[in-house]
Amino acid sequence: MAAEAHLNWLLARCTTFAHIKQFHAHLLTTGLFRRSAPLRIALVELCALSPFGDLAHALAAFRSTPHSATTTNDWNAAIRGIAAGPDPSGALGLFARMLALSPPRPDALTLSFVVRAAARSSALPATLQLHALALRLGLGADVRLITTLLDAYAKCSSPDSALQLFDEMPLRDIATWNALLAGLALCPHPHTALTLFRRMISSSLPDRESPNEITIIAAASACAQLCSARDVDAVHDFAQQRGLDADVRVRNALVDAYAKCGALDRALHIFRSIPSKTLVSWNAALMALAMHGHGALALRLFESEMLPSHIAPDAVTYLAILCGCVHAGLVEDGLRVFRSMRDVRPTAKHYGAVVDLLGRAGRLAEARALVDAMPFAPDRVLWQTLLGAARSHGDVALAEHAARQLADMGSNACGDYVLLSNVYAAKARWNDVGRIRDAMQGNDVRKVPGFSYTEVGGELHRFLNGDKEHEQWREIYRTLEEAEARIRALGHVPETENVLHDIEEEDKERAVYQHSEKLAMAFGLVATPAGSPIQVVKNLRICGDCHAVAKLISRAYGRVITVRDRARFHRFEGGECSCGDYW
DNA sequence: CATGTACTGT
Repeated sequence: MAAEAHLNWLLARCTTFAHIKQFHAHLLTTGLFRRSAPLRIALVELCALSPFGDLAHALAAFRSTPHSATTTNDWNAAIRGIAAGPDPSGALGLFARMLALSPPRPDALTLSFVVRAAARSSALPATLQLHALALRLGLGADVRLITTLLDAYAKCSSPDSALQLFDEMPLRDIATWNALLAGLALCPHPHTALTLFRRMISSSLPDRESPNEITIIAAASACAQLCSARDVDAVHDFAQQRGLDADVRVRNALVDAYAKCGALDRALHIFRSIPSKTLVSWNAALMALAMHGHGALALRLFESEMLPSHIAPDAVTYLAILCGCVHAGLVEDGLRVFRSMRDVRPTAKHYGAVVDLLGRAGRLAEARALVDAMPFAPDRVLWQTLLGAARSHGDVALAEHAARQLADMGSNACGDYVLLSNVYAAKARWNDVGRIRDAMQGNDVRKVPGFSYTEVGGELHRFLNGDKEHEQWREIYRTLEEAEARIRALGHVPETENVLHDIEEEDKERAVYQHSEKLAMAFGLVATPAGSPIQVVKNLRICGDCHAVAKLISRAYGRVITVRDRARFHRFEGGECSCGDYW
């Protein structure tokens, strides 16, 4: 029908919500809304999925479709819209209604959108049920649907189910491999993910399964998690061999991966090599600089290069810059950037960064005033940030206020108690210290175990605090004792202030001396040749004593030590750290 | 129709 073809052409050119509404009105007045399922469905999809659309409006249009005219594809469009939206779990409910009303019957497409909703809401029971339903409907050989299911299992933290599905598939394509690769990295089994990647590049797969750009992006992300620059090199080399490295998304992922593996120079080199940088390219480079403590460089890149190139910054851009200012102690610059935000409305995350910025600098009154003036309710992390600042600067009243807020919010984190206790201990208020200790014993305190790992000879060696699981633990502890003696000779006094003051001083020293990052460093001294660099990854932030120890070991043993903690990089060399002791 | 890069704080 010529009119329908014209209307399709017109619909593809809608660029505002007003266009959509006008189009919707036209379909209604001409009766086409009821008569032409393809036009109606295209309208609902555009309205539900496009950035200028409106999901509620799309769903209203779907509901206004007369029941007799509603097809499977109408349901598919509505379910797809919800699955891609802010509350994907709603798609499961709509699907249940569809099953109850059937006909129309669900098809592979319906299932695939519902599975995506289950994946996005990490709903394992729903995923299992949908898997069973897919088999019952005879859709077990649909590669796309099974790939979506595989992805859902991975996103529901069930890597074994994802692997099993993969192994049982008679036919796969590259998206299947990629879903497994990315899923393993997510689970988080980045090491297994890289093993899979090596299998992919060493076997000669048919064209349909040949690695593509997304393979590279997913593999780079696994390397980033592992903190293994050598593996990024291998991924990069492979991408170059296959001509997959011209893609800007691939280069963005490599910038991010190299930066997260400590190779800032290589990250920036690739960033410079990108001919048409996207917003993500700039954000990755800014975050790389921030993570390595180069806040001033991040600011300069933003102000002197990104803004003049007419790339509009987004929320992530500002987070990267604020984060760079936090790590570099650039209080005034950070405040200036924060106040300059016009095009992007600051979110709770931006406020959090600025509160941290002020708090670390000791400007506690301003930090608290900003919290009070925030257009959001402060979350736990924000109060933890303030509590940490109060501890660093010995502000009992603020610490108590923050701790009370945290308690009211049901937070039971070990760190909250320790910080508050430290504030009292610093003022010799031992009764209060005892009160906190009793509260900790009375409540069910949640503690995130700290761990560190280091890679030696392609093997990951993982340590917990006080860990004796490693087969070379005796040697590791002996080396640690020897290092302790050497750095005491250099004037080191153990910093035990981060340990709860309920044990003897000697025990506190032992507690910090067995921190996982020290064990990993000691293992590095044991297992790598003299003079070679040591790289440690820690899941939490490095503690003050470990930081001081790392500096002195770098000097006493002539080693460059890199520690990536959960927030940033520390590079220790010749007794100094790249963070300048501000972190 | 499926797979993917940038995201404050403990």
